[in-house]
Amino acid sequence: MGEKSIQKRKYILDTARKVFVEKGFKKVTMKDIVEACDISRGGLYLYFENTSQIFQEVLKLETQQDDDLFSDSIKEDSTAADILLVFLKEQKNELLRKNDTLTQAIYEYYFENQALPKKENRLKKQFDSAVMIIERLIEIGVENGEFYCEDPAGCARNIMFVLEGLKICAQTIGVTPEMVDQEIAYIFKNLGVEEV
Amino acid sequence: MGEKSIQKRKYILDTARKVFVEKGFKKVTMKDIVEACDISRGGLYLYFENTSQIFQEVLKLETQQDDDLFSDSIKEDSTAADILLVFLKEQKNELLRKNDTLTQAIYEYYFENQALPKKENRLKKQFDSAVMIIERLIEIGVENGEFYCEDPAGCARNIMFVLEGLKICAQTIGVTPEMVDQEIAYIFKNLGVEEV
Amino acid sequence: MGEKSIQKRKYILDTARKVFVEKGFKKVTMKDIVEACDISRGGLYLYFENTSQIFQEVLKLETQQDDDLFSDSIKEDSTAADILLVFLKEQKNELLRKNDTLTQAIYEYYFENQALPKKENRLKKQFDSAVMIIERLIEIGVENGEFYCEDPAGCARNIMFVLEGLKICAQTIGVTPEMVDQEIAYIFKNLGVEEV
Amino acid sequence: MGEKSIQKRKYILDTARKVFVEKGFKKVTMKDIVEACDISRGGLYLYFENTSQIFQEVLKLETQQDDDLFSDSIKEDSTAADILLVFLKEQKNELLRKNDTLTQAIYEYYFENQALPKKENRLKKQFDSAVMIIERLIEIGVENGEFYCEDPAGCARNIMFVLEGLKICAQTIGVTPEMVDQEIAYIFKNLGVEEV
DNA sequence: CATGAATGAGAGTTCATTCAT
DNA sequence: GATGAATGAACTCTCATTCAT
Repeated sequence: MGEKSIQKRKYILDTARKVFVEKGFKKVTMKDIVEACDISRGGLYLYFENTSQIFQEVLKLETQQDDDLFSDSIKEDSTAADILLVFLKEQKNELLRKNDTLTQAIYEYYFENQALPKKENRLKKQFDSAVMIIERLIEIGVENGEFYCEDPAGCARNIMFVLEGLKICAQTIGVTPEMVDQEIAYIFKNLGVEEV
Repeated sequence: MGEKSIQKRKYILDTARKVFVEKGFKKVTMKDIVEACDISRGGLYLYFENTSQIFQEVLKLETQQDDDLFSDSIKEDSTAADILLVFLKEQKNELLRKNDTLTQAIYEYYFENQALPKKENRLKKQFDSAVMIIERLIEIGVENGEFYCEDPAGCARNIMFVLEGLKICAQTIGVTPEMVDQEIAYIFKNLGVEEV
Repeated sequence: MGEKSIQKRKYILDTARKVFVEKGFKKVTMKDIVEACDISRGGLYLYFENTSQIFQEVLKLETQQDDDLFSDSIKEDSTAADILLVFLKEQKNELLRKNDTLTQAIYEYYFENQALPKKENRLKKQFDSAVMIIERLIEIGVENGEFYCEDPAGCARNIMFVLEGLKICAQTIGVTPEMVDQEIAYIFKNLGVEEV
Repeated sequence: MGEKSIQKRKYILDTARKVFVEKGFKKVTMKDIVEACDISRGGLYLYFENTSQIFQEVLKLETQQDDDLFSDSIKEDSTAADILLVFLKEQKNELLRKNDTLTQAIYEYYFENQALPKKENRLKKQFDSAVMIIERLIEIGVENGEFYCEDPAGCARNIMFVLEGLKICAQTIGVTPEMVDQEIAYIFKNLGVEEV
């Protein structure tokens, strides 16, 4: 596959992403993507076999970019509380951004593919690694005297479940920025930080 | 609609429920339901127009039954902590019961219908009313000296978000009974109750 | 399936037969048959799943009718030589009737399905039963003094292979009535009958 | 067309032959051949226009090689009966060799192209020339006193039809070596040769 | 010569929906 | 009310054929 094909592949994935953002995962057809990309019916099949494969590739790209963003916020020289706050604010922005999010599609995809061997369940890997990072962050904060927390691991897990809860609520019953802020404040209060 | 029709209507909804449990919402076709019910294709249309309508009716029945169950656990004469614990245990059982749950279907349905006028978003109504009940429960507990909590409303919301987070995770990345227990313990610890 | 459906089923098979006569087996598509029948795309699938199934059903009908024809020629009160001659003349007519014959389609079908369990290879059953009937006929002829033949079974098989040879040649390199007559004469000469 | 092209052409035809052996004629696509040859899609079109043309060329090569083989068996210095026997044994081997034979493909091809101007129907030419050779062989045998036969031409035609019958049966209903041997014995018996 | 990306026609199949009975 | 045959739109997937490089 030449340089050109790689570009086209990328183009298809970027365009397909928009389709998934708009329609979720289950409702998307190869035809939807063909039309969004404005390519020929057969053309798409030169690159991908079905919507599942396309979605997985979209997720791969997505994760890579997420990793980049993540390292950005970490490389700053700041306190644990600052870093945690930045992380939570990022999550807030993400989950309030209803119309440019793969969230629904991802949930729909994993509704069907939840049983995947653990190594292949990208969602689980992300969840677990986020828990570990947050846990480490809390430990550092505790050492620095920023936080008070007897069970950093439990707290980290709790934070992630709250975030997941906010995310799914944002997609189903709606969530306001204030509601998210309240949850963030609640998290910090549990860590012994009154003012955010 | 005669007596007979009402029975048939009920029969269709009960059968359709099983289909939604099995396949979620988006993938279910009228044909799926016709076949599950073993009625004629045209027959289904005498009762319902499309899968969306059927699903809404299924949800109505579901909610009625939930309300019944809910009142059960409340009418007992117990402490606030007991009631809260019973409620959380019920939620635990529900969310671990992967194969007899409308959860996926409900999420898929509200992914599409989130924008509904608030009055019609059953999920939101349920969420809000659960928050209020929990809040009241916490207030009672605080009055009784069972709990310590400065912000019962915030705490109630937080509990619901954790539950939603557990629910969605149960459907996508998998959740163990232990993980749920840890979250329940965490909730109680935040209320000043160490042992559950 | 009601009375009406049975008629339509029959209609489809009769029409499909014409298509198979015209195009053989492998080239025939569901679309070909839909168009020949002038029914809707989905309509055909109410009755049959694929061209293979349709062809098998066509063959069933065909065989039933053949059986009828066959008994006709037997029920006459004639000599063995007469009966054999009638049979061979029928075969002659059949194999020269290039444009109303399933022969090509049958061969193409069994090219693909030769490996079928013996019970399901209709062609083989027909071949074997024809051999047995001819064998019996020759034995009767020998008893009557009409034929001279030391190995009726071998002769019967030989006759069938000659007929098969004529049939396939008729479909590939062409065969004239005279050529068939010559073979018929040759068969009778081997049975000790000079004039036919 | 340069030396190199001639080699490639030959390579394509040899590879295509295998495809035809495997799938017959009608089902073979240009894509099948491209993939078997592991050349580019456009590349194939530089040499051939469609599967029909390729098949004709494959047949040409085939016939040349057959001629060679044929002359082999003839150049031996043997009796007519010997030569005939060798020929029939060769045919036997050929027709029992189900998995390396173009037979099906050839039949399928001529089902469609039977109407070709006689000069171009290679199959017919081969059939007629085989008849002539066998006829001549029988005449020689008769002169030598090896055979008894009043109608060498009729007998030769009969032999060829039997062979064609065996060939098509081998491809459709299955034929055992014993069955072929019986037919060969039957042929010789008709020529007055009891033991083969 | 050779490549392989691209196109678009066409086959298979499924379903929502209608309607005569 | 109830049936289920019928229709046609929509989707998936494959291939012959072309063409810029």
